[in-house]
Amino acid sequence: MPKQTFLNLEEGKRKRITDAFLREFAIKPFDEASITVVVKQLGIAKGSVYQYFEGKQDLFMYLVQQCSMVKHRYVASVNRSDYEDFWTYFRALYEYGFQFDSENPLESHFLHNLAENLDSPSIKHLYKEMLQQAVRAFEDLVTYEVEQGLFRKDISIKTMGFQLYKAGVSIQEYLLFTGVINPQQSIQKEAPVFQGKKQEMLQVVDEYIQLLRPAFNKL
Amino acid sequence: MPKQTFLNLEEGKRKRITDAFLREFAIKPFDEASITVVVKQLGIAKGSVYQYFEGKQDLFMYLVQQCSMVKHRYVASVNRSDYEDFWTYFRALYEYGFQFDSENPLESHFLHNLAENLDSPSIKHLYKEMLQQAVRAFEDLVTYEVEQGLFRKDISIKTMGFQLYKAGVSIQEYLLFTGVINPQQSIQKEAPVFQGKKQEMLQVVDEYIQLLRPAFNKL
DNA sequence: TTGTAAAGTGACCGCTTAGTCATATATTTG
DNA sequence: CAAATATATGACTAAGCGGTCACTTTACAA
Repeated sequence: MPKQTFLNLEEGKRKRITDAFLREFAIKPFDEASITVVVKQLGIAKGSVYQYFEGKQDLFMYLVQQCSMVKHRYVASVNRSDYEDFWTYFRALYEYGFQFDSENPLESHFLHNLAENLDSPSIKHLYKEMLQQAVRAFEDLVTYEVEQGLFRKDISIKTMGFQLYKAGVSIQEYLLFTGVINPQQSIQKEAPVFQGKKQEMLQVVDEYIQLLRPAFNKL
Repeated sequence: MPKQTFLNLEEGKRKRITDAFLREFAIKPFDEASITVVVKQLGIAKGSVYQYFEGKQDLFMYLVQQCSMVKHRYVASVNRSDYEDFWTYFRALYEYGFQFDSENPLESHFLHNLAENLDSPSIKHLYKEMLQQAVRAFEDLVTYEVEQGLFRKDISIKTMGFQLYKAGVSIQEYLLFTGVINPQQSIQKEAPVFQGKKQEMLQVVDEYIQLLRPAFNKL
């Protein structure tokens, strides 16, 4: 998606540019994120951006893809088969999420803002696509548990998958709501979202698990 | 909040103007909703809007207030004490929500888009305020149930309240995700969000209740 | 009918945006 | 060195926005 010109760039410069745009898109919805502002910060010409990318959407999709790739490396290292119980697996996902966050704060911030970002009318189509992908992943998790006889059978996979996905989102929003995390502030300090908040975060995860287990588990 | 001039307007005109803005804010985030576009639709001068309201935010808050008021009349007519079980009460809230929707489609659409609307940076402060208000209402519901010995005591009120609030939002999003409702389409036809979808909507509510009851209820 | 107050107007201001393109500079190749 | 290619530039376009204000029209009371 980026043009060859961008890929030919010296890595340092490429990273400087990527990071600056991550910062911008991490704090503004797509339609309000300004290329003009970022190029001024970077001290490069606006024309350059259009040498690197086809346009704003192309640039944005590149950022999504990059961040997803990085995060996926962390999530994929957690295997359901290493855990007896679904919820310890679920918890482990958050622990590796924390790892991802502390090692890639910028990418983490960007992904944190992604949902709000995608609300912009110009990219509503992207939103549906990505939501579907995410929900499907959770449906797969649920399907497996049902097949193993661990999750209830009397609720449709679709509903359970969706609700589990939403529960995950909910946890983030709860941490935000209660002020445990403060992305707006963290990003200014270039600090990870969860810096120094691992225990508090996991406590919330544990409470959510305690709440949701009887909803999903058989019996 | 609106100026006296607006309140002095003949009711028909006042309604025409209010409705046009409801339509605009029902399909766009705050920062992208355009006063210029609406006045062209209405065939009035832009200056008039500024005779009626202090500015865009003032206008927006008026819309929020109006719609909330109308919806509140429906919700307030449901009393917890008329129901033995919390979840039948919860279900009744959706039935009256359906009523509100079919009798006030425009207001319903506006409120449906409110969450996305509030994502705009210019009114982030309003968002926090309204979220807090909504969550507090749900916390109150939970508190009552806990006191009655009907909800579990081992999860904090805050967590349960927040999750219950989120579950409510989730139901709307699920209906959207599965394509049962299609606000974008309904609003063009001036049709209620849930037109002809009452049964499907209540089915989803019922399934959610079935899923969540063991999470919240004691034992 | 005249005078006053309320309501309505739209050109205009200052600002911002994504995107373009002719030109200039660097870098690589022959 | 020279020619060719790749990269960088920033003034410019066309469009959008919220908001203002000097002005006109309407409504009504004296």
